[in-house]
Amino acid sequence: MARSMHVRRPATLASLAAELGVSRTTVSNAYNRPDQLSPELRRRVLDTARRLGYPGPDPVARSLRTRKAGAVGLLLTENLSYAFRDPAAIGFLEGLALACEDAGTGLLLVPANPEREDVASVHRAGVDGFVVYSVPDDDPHLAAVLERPVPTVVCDQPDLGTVDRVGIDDRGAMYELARHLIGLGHRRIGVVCMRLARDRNDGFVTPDRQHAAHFHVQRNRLSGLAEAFSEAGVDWSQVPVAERFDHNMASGASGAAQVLDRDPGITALICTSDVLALGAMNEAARRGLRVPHDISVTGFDGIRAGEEAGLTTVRQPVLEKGRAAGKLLLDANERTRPRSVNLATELIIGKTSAGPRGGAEERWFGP
Amino acid sequence: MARSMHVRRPATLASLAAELGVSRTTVSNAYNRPDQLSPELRRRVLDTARRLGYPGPDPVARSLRTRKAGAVGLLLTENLSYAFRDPAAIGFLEGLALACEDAGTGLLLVPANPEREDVASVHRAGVDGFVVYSVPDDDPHLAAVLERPVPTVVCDQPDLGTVDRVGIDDRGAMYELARHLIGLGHRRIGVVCMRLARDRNDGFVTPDRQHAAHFHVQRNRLSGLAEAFSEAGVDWSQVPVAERFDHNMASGASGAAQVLDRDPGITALICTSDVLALGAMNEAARRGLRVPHDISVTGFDGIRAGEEAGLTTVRQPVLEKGRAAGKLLLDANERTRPRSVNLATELIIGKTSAGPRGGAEERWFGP
DNA sequence: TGAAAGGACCGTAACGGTTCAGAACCAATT
DNA sequence: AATTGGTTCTGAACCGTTACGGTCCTTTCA
Repeated sequence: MARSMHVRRPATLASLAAELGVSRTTVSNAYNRPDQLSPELRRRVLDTARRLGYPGPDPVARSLRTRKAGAVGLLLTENLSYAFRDPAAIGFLEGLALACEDAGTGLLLVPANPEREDVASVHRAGVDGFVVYSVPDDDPHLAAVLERPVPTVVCDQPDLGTVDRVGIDDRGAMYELARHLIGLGHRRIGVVCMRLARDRNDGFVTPDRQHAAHFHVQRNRLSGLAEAFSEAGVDWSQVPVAERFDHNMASGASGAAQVLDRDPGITALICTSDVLALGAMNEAARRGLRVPHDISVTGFDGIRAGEEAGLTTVRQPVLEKGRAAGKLLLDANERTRPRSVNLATELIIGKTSAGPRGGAEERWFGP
Repeated sequence: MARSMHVRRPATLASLAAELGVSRTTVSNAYNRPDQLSPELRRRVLDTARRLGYPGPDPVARSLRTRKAGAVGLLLTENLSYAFRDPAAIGFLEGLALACEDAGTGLLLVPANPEREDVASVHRAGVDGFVVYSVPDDDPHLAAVLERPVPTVVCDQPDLGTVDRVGIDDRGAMYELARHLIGLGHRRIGVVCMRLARDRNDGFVTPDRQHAAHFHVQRNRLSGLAEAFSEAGVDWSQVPVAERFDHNMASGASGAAQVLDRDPGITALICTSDVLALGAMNEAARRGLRVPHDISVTGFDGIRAGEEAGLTTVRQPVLEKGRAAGKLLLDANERTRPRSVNLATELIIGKTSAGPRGGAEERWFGP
């Protein structure tokens, strides 16, 4: 009702002051510093405000003057809705939201369509800082963020040296997982990984592409695998690595299928995420392969659904990652150098990994 | 590096214009309307900007001038992180995020701690509109939103008549579900519902409290149940209704326990959400009750986990709800009257509901 | 050759606040 | 009577931009 009554010029702090015959300062104080004026006058100001339909100081104008937006921006280069499909991303969001809430700060999800090169949304975002979560390191949106004169925290990204960073030791964690499989006797393996760059490549990964991957996380996980298996005498360049652009169980299944078609003799299928691993297990089942009897399957992340399936994986503290990113950003004072936080991971030995059945022999004669 | 070089007064559009010897308008045009100046000058402007470390027009100042924030606010009165735990809320968020993304608009999660009555965060939010999702109808944050002179869409809230609304027919859907159970022969039932008001009440619900519930959704679902069962001759005031403040499986379990302790003879346990229902099923199992052989259990929402469990429930299009809310908000033009959208629901008969075993007799003699 | 058209750029006036250094006033202290 | 201290309110500067309505100069065309 009040909404439709004052169709004329909306009231402003100035017009309210004029109406009351006081200064703008006084009206401002009525809202922001009640102790700066007498209670009676304050009441009169607030009453008149209500009568005139003045909704209180304009947030944008206030932000301009105070140089505080009261919000942090989150950049994730994906269809924004992707974040709400991926369990790990949801965990990260939750942690970040917690940190923001504690600080009474808003969280602005910045739309950054990876298809378009349109970085205007980054320029338009009125925020006090940015969190950048798992975008390719050559992403133009990331570049745009870095040019904004506000503190920034990158997460699951390479250390840029200039801004704060939160992450885990993807390489080391995957190395450890690989050591587990190697210890079990696996030498003939296949890999399914997430997208390595901005272009879609649903197929095998060349060594070049692997090396030049623009997604820090994937690059490091693969590199951890390569190191461990090379040390164990496996020729990494011969290991089939299937890449999938979309991150869902269907991709895991089709990636597993592609790898198994290429080399039906593999004894372990290593996936760079739990979601992919769960899909891979479906595909294994479809082919009549028993896990882990006929083939071992491993994941990465430690999501709930994987846990329920008894998946062997690396658990990473996704919620803590979000929270740490938020905290880092929100207390970004003038320190000497950017901070870099590595959170601990944990290798979870589930029931999807075991020694290779027919492989005992090969261990002695194989490559 | 560039980040730390210009510690002096940061460059502004005006200082850049002064440096170049052109007007501020021209610099502005260089960024916003390339066709309004010659390519050479534009290049010169942009180059000088880079040299001076000018990051482009300030988003807040621009917002003030253009009266566009490029973002919509989302209010959900809960620990903000709750939204990322509840599958239905996640679906809603995803839909809303999709709509925002399509429009190139940001989505600002407004921190609204239900504990504090602090509505400052609502006042501080620089947004072009609000979406309010499932908050109690007497929530001060909601009141604060309604006083802001921006378009608003409420979702899962009563129709205020003054702003757009998106929802489902909670009452009718639950009525239909109740009819299903009644048709199976159930007369002795128990209910577990989500919080009905802002105060914590983990216990049975009085008829008064039920009637005065401040959560529109819960009020209507209960009312649908009451109507159906009253029609079937059940004295609704005697039906045990356990309320739980927290919305998780543990609450479902403890609510179920409370109801079953009160009346071990119930043949059906109706929960107002799938999450609660899944918890209730755990409790039933703990007590050695087979579902649906010994007791029927029903939910509401149609979440994935419920589907996998074969839960009898009402499926509601949560993603569509979010998307619809976003669309409504983003094309809020000057229309005659506020719009109200009801989305369709679907009764899902799963394998958690069946006829009561020992109840056939009671149907004839019972109340 | 004169008029009309069009491109390139500019000056001014908002946009709606916050902040800080005082001014004005009054009561209490020296 | 002069000084001090406290409360209450004011004036003016400033935050960084874009909208609006020009001006000026060069072309184009009859």
